[in-house]
Amino acid sequence: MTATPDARPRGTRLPRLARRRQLLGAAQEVFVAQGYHAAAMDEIAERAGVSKPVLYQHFPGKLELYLALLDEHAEALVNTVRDALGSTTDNKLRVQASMQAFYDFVAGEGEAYRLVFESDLRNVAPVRARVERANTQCAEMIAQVIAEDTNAPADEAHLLGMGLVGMAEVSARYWLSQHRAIPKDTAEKIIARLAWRGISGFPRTG
Amino acid sequence: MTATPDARPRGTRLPRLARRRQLLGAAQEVFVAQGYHAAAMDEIAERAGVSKPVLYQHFPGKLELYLALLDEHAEALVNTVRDALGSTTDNKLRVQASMQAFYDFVAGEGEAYRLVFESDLRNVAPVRARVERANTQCAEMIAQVIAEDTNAPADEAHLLGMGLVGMAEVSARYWLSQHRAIPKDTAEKIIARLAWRGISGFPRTG
DNA sequence: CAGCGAGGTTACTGGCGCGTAGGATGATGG
DNA sequence: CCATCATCCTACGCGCCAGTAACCTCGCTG
Repeated sequence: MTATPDARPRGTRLPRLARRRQLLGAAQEVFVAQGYHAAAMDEIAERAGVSKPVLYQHFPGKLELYLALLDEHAEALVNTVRDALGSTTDNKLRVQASMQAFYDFVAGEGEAYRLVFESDLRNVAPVRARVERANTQCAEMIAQVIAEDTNAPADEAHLLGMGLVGMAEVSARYWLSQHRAIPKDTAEKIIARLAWRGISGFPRTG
Repeated sequence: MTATPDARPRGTRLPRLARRRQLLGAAQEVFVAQGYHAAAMDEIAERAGVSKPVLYQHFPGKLELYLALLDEHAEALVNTVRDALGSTTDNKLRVQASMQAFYDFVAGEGEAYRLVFESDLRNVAPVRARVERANTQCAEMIAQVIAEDTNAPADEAHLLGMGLVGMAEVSARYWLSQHRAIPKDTAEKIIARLAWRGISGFPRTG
């Protein structure tokens, strides 16, 4: 039971924008560690070495603070996947790069992936919308490639895309939960192979 | 906006066990619809046509009530997958049956799958343990088959198992979110084909 | 060096919701 | 017809926490 990684030196004054960034950082730590519900605004403020009203001078409420972080990381995921798909036109390499994108995202600093993949609060509409949108966008980008290179109808391509997204997401979270027992690039390759064998030359055969 | 499916006739007396079952039913409706946090014990009681203390005569607290439901459905999932894997020794059919197991689970009465796949409250240890255990057991049973029929090492087989679980789970949830735009058996076959092509004859080639 | 504004603080309120104390009421056996 | 027990009710206590009111202080500017 080591003492909590103590709050920053209380009493330093910061310009508005720097303070905002710092608050977002503190909020991320707390939201990731505790989830939305168990996270107290008091604790976020304390971790930033500041009192609660300061938080409310930067964000209208707890939900908006959370949404700011969620938006940030949901967008990061989508961008990573987009970049992966755009990095080559060789579909086999595309699959490899896409899987790596998910593993990179999950391995990212501060376990921020939890905000997107393990949010409590999906029952609240704006949160649900954002989480689903991130997933859908990823699946859709993949479906796009599938639809272009096979004769699969759009519905089917979407379903396949979502299947691949699920494979990547869940396996990556599992890999991390095992504290990287398998080297990252090995895990990526195993899953990429599973995905590529599954998807390649999809139109013909059964 | 139709009126809520109103509470049962207030005032009927029930023997202990019947009441317990009814309370579990009411609780499931509310937890599924609202999630753990937004669900109020008052509302669960009201939906059962009963007052709150009755709830506390059957369950020591809100968490235990929730866990009772979670256990029930987590076990149901694991059993469905186990049966699917045991239903044949033809691996291709096994994959087909396993995918169907997930789609069946998700399509089950009352959207109970949400308790397992979309629980808010994963930040609470006993809940997290149960959800992870269900996932792990499914993945492990699949990994077992993979390890037996290929030369893949255990680590790798587990990762592959979890990849397939993720594929099934996420694609099934997506399929349902589209309100069954694709016929169930069609979706199952598409995903089963993706899985089977991915996993079959895994040892050799890349 | 006065005064003003950005940045920060303490201390409170108001509501919500879990859990409980204490009492009523219907069935069942003597 | 009376006692007894299980079942169920009304009504409240109490802690927690998001959000707010009112006040402070540093440092810059004229």
